[in-house]
Amino acid sequence: MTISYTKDSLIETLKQIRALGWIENRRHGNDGGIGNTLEDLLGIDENNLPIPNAAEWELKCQRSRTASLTTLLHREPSPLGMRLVPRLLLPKYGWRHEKAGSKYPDTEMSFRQTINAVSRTDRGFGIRADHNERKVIVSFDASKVNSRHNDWLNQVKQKVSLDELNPQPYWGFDDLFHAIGSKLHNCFYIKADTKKESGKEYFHYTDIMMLQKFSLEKFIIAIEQGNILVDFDARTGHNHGTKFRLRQDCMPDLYETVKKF
DNA sequence: GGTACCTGGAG
DNA sequence: TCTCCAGGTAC
Repeated sequence: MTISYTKDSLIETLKQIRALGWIENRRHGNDGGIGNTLEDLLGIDENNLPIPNAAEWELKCQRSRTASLTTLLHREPSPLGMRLVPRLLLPKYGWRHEKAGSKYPDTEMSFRQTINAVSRTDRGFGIRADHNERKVIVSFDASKVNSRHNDWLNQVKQKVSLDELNPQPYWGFDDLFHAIGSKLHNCFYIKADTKKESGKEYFHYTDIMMLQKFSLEKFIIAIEQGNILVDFDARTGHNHGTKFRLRQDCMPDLYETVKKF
């Protein structure tokens, strides 16, 4: 059972929650506690912001001081049927997982890369936005690999080649916009201060922002500015999926209309 | 049960 | 900041 809100009543309730000050984390040991606790206070279910006649509202919650990137959505790269993460990137460009032979089987491989459009990772990966093809394209440049990865680079050379990825994984602009637009078209974005006392964690929900009209143009600009990153997150036994992630404080940059309360 | 999604963080 | 990583669910 969930409570229904209008936009205005939700804003008023969020203001009241802000006025409560420090609130104990209701989901100890859960990284999502900051969001779950707010959902408990609002009396709503996870991933369900029930505002009648206002479809497509997302509640997004984040700690004020965190180095973490905000995950916008998950999407495996195209062509989807080729399953390029488990079939190409992980086996050919992956490395031995640091816990292979202990937590995981001896053969466990890892491919974790957080890549952007303005610089290469130290393993030579990057993305670029191609406006003619209307795609975000993944690229590998062996000449940009840091010498600390020489052994790994030699393995890549033996297993595949040092040339550009073939095929290059990509996401179509329009596919991305549909996926992200249907999820984040409109968003209540809440930030909270955190503190720990006597082993208990507390939240103070301080910033209330209403973000409206997600913009594809602004999304692509954020990619080109390096403020949105693509995060590969696969090991042999579990592909956690490929994420589009946002640098801290860039969320309002993606919307046409920003209102603070 | 496999795959693609979800929530994220530590050093 | 970047590198590398976690436990989950929906279908």
